[in-house]
Amino acid sequence: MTETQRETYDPGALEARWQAEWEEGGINSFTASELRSAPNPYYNLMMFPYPSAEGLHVGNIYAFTGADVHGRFQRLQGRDVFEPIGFDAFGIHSENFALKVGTHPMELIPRNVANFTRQLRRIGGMFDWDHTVDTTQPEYYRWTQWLFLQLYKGGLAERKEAPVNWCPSCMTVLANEQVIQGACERCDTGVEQRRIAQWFFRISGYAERLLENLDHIDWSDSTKKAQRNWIGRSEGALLRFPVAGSTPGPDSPQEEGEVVEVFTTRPDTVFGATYMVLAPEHPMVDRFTSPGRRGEVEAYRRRASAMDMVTRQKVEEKEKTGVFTGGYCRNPATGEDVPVWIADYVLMDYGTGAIMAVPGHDERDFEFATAFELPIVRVVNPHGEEGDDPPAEPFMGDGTMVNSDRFDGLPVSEAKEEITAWLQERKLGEARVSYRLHDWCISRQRYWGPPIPIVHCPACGPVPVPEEELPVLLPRVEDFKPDAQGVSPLARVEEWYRTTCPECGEEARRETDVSDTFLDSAWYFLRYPCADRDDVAFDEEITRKWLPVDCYIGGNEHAVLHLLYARFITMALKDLGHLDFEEPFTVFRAHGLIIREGAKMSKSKGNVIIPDRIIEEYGADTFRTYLMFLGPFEEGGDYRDEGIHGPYGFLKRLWETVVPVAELGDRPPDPEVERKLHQTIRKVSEQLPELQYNTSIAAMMEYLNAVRAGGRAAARGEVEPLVVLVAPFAPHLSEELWRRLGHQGSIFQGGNWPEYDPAKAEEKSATIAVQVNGKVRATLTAPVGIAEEEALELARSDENVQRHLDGGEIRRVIYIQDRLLNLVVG
RNA sequence: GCCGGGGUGGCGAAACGGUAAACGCAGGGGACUUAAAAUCCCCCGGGCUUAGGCCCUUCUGGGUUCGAAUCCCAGCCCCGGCACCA
Repeated sequence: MTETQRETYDPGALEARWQAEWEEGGINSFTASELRSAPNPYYNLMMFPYPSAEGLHVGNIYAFTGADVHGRFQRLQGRDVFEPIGFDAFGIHSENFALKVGTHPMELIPRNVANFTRQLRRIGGMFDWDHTVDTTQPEYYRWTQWLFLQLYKGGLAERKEAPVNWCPSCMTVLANEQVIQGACERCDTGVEQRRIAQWFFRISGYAERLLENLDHIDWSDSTKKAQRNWIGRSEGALLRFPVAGSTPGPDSPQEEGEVVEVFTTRPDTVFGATYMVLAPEHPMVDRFTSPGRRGEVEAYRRRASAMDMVTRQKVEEKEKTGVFTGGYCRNPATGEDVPVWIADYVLMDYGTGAIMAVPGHDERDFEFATAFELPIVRVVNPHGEEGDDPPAEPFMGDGTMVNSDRFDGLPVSEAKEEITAWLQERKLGEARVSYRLHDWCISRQRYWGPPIPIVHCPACGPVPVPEEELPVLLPRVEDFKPDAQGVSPLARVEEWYRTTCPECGEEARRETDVSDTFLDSAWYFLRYPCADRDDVAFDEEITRKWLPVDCYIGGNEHAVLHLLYARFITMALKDLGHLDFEEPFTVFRAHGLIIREGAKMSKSKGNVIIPDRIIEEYGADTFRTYLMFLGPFEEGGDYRDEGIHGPYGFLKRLWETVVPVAELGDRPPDPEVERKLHQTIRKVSEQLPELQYNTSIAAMMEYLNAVRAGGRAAARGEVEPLVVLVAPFAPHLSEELWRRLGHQGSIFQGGNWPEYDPAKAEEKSATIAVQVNGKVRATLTAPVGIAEEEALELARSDENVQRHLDGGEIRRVIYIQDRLLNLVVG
């Protein structure tokens, strides 16, 4: 045994050495001038983590490794890859946890961040630690506040009293996105409605643009679909139902009488609208309520507002409820009076908060009408059917109009247009597009966030804090518990909120709400390259050079929250003249989910993977490689504890194969092995950009097996390129082997990705499957490019093929070059 | 209910419409060892067969095709998201 053979693969020591070398050499970080001058910039972004007390979980590591593999691959191909990481540390998660353990978040968060940083370094990501962000640092949130002011000045932020989702347990307002089936996404408590003055960003005005741009960006399909659904565009009409008894004139109903506006996607069915329903919160409910019904109406409204969202979760089982107001409107098509009800199945949030009910052609209205014995009228017949009797089931399909006066006989699609036009002429309606997307409520009645930089002045109203006075520091407050009344903790800190008006100098009061965490993360990618700048949020020149982000990788759980807000903020900043692009992420890829032994991981099940322990035992390279080997990156995979032996053995064998080569000198590569090498280079080079990591690793394993087949020793030319192919997955090991092969510096400097040579990859002989009537009866080995006749000749001489031909006539021959020959016999 | 993604060996998974199961885990056998580890070699979907080989097998049922895991239709099941959105 020689000394070199005894030197074993020791990932712990090797990885520590290389991490130190990267650090000292600044291999992964850019200086300010490098950022300006990089010839071939590539911005590789991953979703920054929320630094929990538990430390990085495998899901984080999986995502970061997948993104890092991509970044390293780009770098090996000669790109100047900027790969930053940071911490999304504001918000209710941190705050609730701090409350639970009784430690102030200002102490807790830095501790968690330090631990995360340690772990992030340990997994060997190519992070630029000189350009990191922590959203809770004044140096960062100063610019979050600046961003708010830009939107405010641009008219995109407004304060309005609005019904909001209120979680009585977390004691805070929730965004619609944070309400899951009527319950708080965090604590599962039923969500109530409250009216509070809130700050909103007018994202709904961007709905169409946010929707349209989806056609032009290279994002995971599932993510785009989710955004489309969330935006929820629907075409229809706004129809006006005059209030009965208010004597509307035919020309200008609004002037002479009141109207109720409804949004419908089925204006064609207006002749079948036999009643109306307002949301319980609708402002006109009082107007309709007759004295005799007031008590009932009031009771219903109270009940609805208390349990609104909660009861709505059980749509299926729930019986429709509602109350007649005693009032009537006139159907603008039939001229008949229809009763006005209120019911919680109509949402104040959507459309106009009021509907025309067409029980004949809408399931919900049908159910309601049946329950309360309201009239049902047929206005659409299925194609080929005739009749004008009330349908026994609501009919939503296509058909022809009936009971609709002069529109009878028209198909639904035409009736939609003509009836809308007809009502429009009489100013009783117009075509309208409606969106599900609401304005973004950014106010939070909590402590752990950036104070919204506004001063409320009794004389001047809301006044923005002058930019030069930013940041508005979040004060250290010991008692930061949320308040049951929905008053922000900061509202209890008088010495903090008492201030003077920036405009008139009179005594005034600071806004005591803080902003939503999603605002912090809606722009962080702009900050990274300029994280060292304290004079601007982001530098114009640097931004033009590095953005938009070339590739963004993250979880699809953020498909509609973070990703939509980031797009909106980018568009808004463009409109306000701060950016020259409007889509922040050129490419977005959603990664899959890791499960363990076939089951979802959760703390309660006690089956979470503890990364530190695995890395300690096998090394970061093995852990990374295994995670990427589990399954297709975009689909996720099943982490089985024993499976890690595969990738570990692979890296170990790679070490054992390459180390002797480095020390024992050279000889020419074996031609067969070299062929396989170039085939492998091709596969890996093609698959890595597609994030097909698992099959890339498989190809490399297959190749290493070929190199080592029968215990043969490798030649340098056989393994040196493999060391580079492996580098994105196992960067430390590759660095070490690269150095031992005699190279100076880092493998990641200088575009070392191997060139694929098609000539060398070419096979000399092909294995051709011979089928008789579609069943394989023989395989033959023949020179590549063999002609059909020759292949046929060879096939015929095969005994087994002959037997199956059995003297029958060959009716047809299908020949696929170098692959397959199918003989069809009759 | 709607929108995504899936159903392939004991397991994780591969397969431009062209030899299903590459790669890996687990398992079995062998070589080398005093022994173990490491390493290397072989086997490893099911059923037949003396051999040569044959039949079956990608959730189910139909279809298109010379040929289907792959395309089309219908259905079942699992995972994720949304959900009275008018």
